Amino acid sequence: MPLAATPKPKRAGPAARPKTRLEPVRDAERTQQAILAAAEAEFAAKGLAGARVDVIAEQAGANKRMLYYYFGSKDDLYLAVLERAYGGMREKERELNLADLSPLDAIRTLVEFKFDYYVAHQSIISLLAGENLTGAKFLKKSRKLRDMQTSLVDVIRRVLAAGEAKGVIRKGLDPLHLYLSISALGYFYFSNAATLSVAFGRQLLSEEERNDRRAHCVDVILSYVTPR
Amino acid sequence: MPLAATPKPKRAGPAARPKTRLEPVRDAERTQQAILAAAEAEFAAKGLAGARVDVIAEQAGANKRMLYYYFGSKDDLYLAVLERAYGGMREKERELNLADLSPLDAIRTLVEFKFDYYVAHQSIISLLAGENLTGAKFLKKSRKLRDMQTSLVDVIRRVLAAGEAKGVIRKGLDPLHLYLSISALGYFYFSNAATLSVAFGRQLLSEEERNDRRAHCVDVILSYVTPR
Amino acid sequence: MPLAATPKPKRAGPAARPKTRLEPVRDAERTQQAILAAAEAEFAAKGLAGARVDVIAEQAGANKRMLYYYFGSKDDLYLAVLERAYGGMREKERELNLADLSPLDAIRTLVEFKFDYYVAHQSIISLLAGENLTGAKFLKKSRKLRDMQTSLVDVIRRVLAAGEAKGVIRKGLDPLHLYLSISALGYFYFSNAATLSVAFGRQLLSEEERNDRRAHCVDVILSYVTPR
Amino acid sequence: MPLAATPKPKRAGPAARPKTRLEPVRDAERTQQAILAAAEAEFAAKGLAGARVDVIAEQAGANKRMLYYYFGSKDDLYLAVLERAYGGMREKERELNLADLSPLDAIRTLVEFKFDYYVAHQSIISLLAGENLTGAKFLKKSRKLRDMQTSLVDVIRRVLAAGEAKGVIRKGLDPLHLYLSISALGYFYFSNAATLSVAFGRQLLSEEERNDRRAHCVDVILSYVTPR
DNA sequence: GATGAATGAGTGTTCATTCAT
DNA sequence: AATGAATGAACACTCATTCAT
Repeated sequence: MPLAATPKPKRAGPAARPKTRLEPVRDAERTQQAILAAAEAEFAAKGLAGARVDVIAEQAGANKRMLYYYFGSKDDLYLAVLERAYGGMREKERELNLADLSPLDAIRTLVEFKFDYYVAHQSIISLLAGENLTGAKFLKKSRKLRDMQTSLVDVIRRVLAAGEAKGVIRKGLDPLHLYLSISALGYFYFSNAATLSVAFGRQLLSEEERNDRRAHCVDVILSYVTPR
Repeated sequence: MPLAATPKPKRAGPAARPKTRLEPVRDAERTQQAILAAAEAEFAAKGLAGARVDVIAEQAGANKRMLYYYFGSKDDLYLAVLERAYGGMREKERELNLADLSPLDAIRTLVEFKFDYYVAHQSIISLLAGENLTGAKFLKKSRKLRDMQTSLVDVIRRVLAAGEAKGVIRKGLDPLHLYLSISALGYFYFSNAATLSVAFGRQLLSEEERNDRRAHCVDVILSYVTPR
Repeated sequence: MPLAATPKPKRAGPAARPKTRLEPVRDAERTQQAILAAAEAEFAAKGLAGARVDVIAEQAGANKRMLYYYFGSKDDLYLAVLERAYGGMREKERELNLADLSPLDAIRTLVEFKFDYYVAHQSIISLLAGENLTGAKFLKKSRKLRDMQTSLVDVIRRVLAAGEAKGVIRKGLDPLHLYLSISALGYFYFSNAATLSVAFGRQLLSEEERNDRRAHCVDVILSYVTPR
Repeated sequence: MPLAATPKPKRAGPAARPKTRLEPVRDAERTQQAILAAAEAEFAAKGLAGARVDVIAEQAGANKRMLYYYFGSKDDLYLAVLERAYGGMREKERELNLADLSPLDAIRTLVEFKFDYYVAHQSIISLLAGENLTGAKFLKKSRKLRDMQTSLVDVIRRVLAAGEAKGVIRKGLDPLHLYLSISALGYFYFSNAATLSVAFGRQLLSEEERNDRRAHCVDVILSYVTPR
């Protein structure tokens, strides 16, 4: 008597799978990276609560058990993803070397960098949004990230000071608020693209729109920092 | 044709049980409002996936069943919350009557309104963030909200034109991008307060900081729109 | 602020229902009959477990509370439906007066009656099928129905005796088994029409098929009772 | 890129817990069969709507989750049960090889087979009854069963033709109607035993009664097919 | 290192039924 | 006689996680 149903096959591979089936992997590093990548996509798309461990495993082409073997739990995996993504961004910021540029170029570069980074790493937006929804519960928990505190504000402070000295930058600007505004202008456009597109009945993320927006952001910030 | 049963005598039990549990209300309107309020808090705090129907019911002081009675499903309730919150904001925007103010006052008023609205309605930030995480799935689904498309950009366009004519506003500004930037400056500060507070090891939402931020936002935008 | 959703409107009647809305009924007898009719349809279609009290009330155009007012419970309502349907059939059988006919005419009449009754009262089939699935739980419980025990077998016994005496009916026939076979031939065709239609890829209940089947049933039974 | 966690040490607890609960099996095939068997009993006894998933799991000695693991949903499990039961019956019919018997023996064998099959597989009766109550909703949905269309009617057609040729079977009989009547005589007796037992105040399913009934069915059909 | 089988505590949802008017 | 609001006990189903191999 034939059996009714077997558990839904995960990979629609060849029926009587031959000995080598894309490599039986057995490569710790690669498996972990595959899991991290799949997890980042899933967490970014659905948030921590909405993400499904099964989906991550499937997308990573790994057995669900491996996920626990390497990362301990869903929460721990989420933390690993967050640390990688957030740490990556902080690292790139540190590599900017704004101090080597003229003050106005430094500001412009920073604005453009922020904007471009979001273009290239959309998932960081979702991860950050998710984190903020829970009051940064995991960010707070991560020793790694807490120790990574940005020094960018100090860099900006020095840039502003140099600009003031040269008379190319307005006096009395607060480097933290400036940094927040630079971040805000880029972040919001991407983080809220979906609802804004509905609100304005217009596809905001087309390449053309994006270029307009980038130029606008630079314009706003430079207008602000330039003395009258 | 003979009928089955005669009405059974009711109320065999004790005449009146003690009035515990703050009255079972029995007021449709009030119950619905209580559910909506509790749901807004829960959805804002945990997101759609993370929110718990039981918690909403309990917080509303209502039986879980009533939630389904009035709203049909968790998703539908979420939509109702979203419509109320989002619609409320749009309505207040419409009531601003910016056209009655001088151009620069109108811009300043708008910046301050946006900022203050987020202060007074923190949950709209979380709801919007949640919506954007799912690609505005529910906002798109809501006929109510899709029909509510903001006309604020048109108002801004007229304000800008009037300002240009008077020479108090720079030429060639894009009203949509200006609106986005105004929104961004306020929104980001609140939406990302949690992660930013960790990143800068500093409590960003204190009243003092908030007032600074508000002034800064006005400053940035007015610097941008003012002709050189 | 407009309320989100109101409980799904049951009757899509006029928007601002005028004072008279089809009669506010207030007629006990009519309400009860409407409930019984709606309940019969629902129970026949879905069975006792599958039937929904809300659906019955809605179909009857009555408030759900009325259903409990008149019938006590879902089970009691089901019993009332069963008693009415089953009792109706037994009553019609009693009115057949087979004894007034010639023996062979009596048999033929009975076969045709059984068949035709099922045509006209499809729901009795479903109700009986449902009852049998639960081991006749409710039929057993009904004093009314237990006292209604058929005397039809006795009538058949006398018909067979008369026929034997005249030599037009085979000797030694068992009236109970004959009755069962007569019932079976008609009942099965209707009770299993759905699965049979699938099994034979052919719509069995068309009027033409039904007439063929009716003639066949008569043929089978008369062949059986006729002496060789 | 640094990796998050190293595999946590497992098995901190006591080495081996006592083997209660009849072994957790861990045999996919056996678990599935156990679930199918328990499900068949539960669905036959209560119908699809009345059946309880918890009961099935418990009777199968399996975790409720496994039921979904292997079969997807209650409906899918029901379908699997139906396919197995219905398919099993069709298979046995196919194995009858009626063509190898003399025409009258073939007919007699078929009547007896149908009757005996219902005796041995009472649940098929309930399952069919349930299916018919819903208009064969699931039977229709099953590709497996739709492709299993009985060829038995063709076999009967050939038997009748052979019998006619030999003069031992009456001319002009319809094989489909004959098959329906053969099925009906057996099926009805079992499907309606519960209500009939009440109606006649007599236990119909005793072994003695059953043997009488079996002989009666053969008698009715043979009387019908035999030429006068 | 890797896998399929198994689990228990929820989670959203449904339903018959009762309360207050 | 009639009704809308309210309830609690299930119910099907899901999910992160662990066991045995």
